[in-house]
Amino acid sequence: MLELRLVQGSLLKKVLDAIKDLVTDANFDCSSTGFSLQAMDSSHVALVALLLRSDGFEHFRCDRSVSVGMNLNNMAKMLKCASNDDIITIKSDDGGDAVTFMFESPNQDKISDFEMKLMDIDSEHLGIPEAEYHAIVKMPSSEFATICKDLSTIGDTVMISVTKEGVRFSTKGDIGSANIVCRQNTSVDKPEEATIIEMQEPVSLTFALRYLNSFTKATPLSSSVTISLSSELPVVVEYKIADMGYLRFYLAPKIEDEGDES
Amino acid sequence: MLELRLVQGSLLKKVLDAIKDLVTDANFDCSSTGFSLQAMDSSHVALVALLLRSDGFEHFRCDRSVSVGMNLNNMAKMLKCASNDDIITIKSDDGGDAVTFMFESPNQDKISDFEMKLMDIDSEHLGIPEAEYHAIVKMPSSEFATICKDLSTIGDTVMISVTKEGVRFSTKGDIGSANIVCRQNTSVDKPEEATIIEMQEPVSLTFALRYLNSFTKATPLSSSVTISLSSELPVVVEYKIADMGYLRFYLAPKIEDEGDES
DNA sequence: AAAAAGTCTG
DNA sequence: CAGACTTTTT
Repeated sequence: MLELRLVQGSLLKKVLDAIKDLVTDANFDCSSTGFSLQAMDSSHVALVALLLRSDGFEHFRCDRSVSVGMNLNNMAKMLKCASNDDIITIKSDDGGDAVTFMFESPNQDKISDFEMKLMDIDSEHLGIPEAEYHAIVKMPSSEFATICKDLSTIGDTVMISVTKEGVRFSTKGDIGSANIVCRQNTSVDKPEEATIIEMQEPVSLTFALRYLNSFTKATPLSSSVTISLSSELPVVVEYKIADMGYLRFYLAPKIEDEGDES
Repeated sequence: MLELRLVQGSLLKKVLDAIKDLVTDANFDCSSTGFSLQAMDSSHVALVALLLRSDGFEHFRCDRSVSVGMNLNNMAKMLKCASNDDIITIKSDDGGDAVTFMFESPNQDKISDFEMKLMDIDSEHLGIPEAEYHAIVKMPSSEFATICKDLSTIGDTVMISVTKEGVRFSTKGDIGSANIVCRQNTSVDKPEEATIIEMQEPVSLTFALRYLNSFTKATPLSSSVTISLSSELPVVVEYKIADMGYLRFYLAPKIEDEGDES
């Protein structure tokens, strides 16, 4: 028996909007710790990791650890039927082949329940090693989204270079090239507007903008984003989910001086 | 001679936006009582009935009862040329083959007139019998629109069931099923936000969501909608037009246990 | 890909 | 209030 009650239902809606274009089907893993998901994108290039800790739910009942496979597009469709101020409850019977999403309006006048068939999904559960990162950049998520969108009008890849001066995003394409440099800046009104660069050593890596632009679908989840970089390692783009956990995206860098294999 | 002067011209614009997708050509019937229309939709499944009483017009002259046939898409096009705060006057000479729409800006700075050719339209004028309804649900029109839209992402038809507990909208489709229950609720700030259920006996009927979604195009006309249900009878979905009349839609229920013939 | 809805700005 | 634009939906 599974019964998870989330007062801020809009969080779950935003999570699904953020990942449904990247991953079509995935297993949600539920244990007493929380509700989590780990899945490769359909082209097996990027990895998505979601964690919603149990203490972020108003009510969290999970009798035994289970893995429930869902089609994320269908799940997103159903969640779209919840209002942003609805309370969402996820229910599933052990051994059952369906999950129920219940939406309660704040004043309890309208109660909806949507039932969805579960799927059997093979998933290689990859252990993601905790790594030391050469550089960690924290910046406003909307600014990161704008940079990725702007640069993709010029080129297909972005080189992210972190130095003491700041973080540089550069691209090159048929029509020209572009560089956007963001300096560290902590003297802002609100902490979420800050740009903070923690650098152990300079690092410079190149990524496909197509994937980064997918990741920025998570922008509504958090006003800031953290980008962790180490040479040879996949970048981690993390959106914190207030009081509950995170949505992280992993993407391997392109090897320099190599053409696009797409 | 026909001359109808409507100060709140935006009402007529909204009426045409609401029905032009359902009905292509129709006769408007004008008598000393008012301005009305009754027409089947192009697939002859739904019926539209409009009434604008003469006393809602600033000036209402109709020497003898006439029926003027118009192409509603063309009429809507012309009305779109009126500003929302314009005064609209409809004029037509007896025996003439055209109608004139005159738009006056509130400060009289701009006066437009648009002339449109009339059409000869055969119309079976159906007498709609006043019926007793087993259940009458009044609810916010925007909520009804949202429910119909949400459910149509899951299925093609909706079963509307009224019990003492409230009104239930249910559907079933390939990806799952859904139920939305709205309870009676009169303790709201504004009367138009109330949900009121008058039930003589429980009733449960199934309708094609495609048509209900067309009906909800009338949502801008009124903040609440009234849904009248009786077994075996067409549902009536009514949007009151303040101080003037109503726009009603009639739709026959689907016979239960029958597959979609679409 | 086209249409419709919503949002924003002038 | 309207036009344009963006965003979403079919």
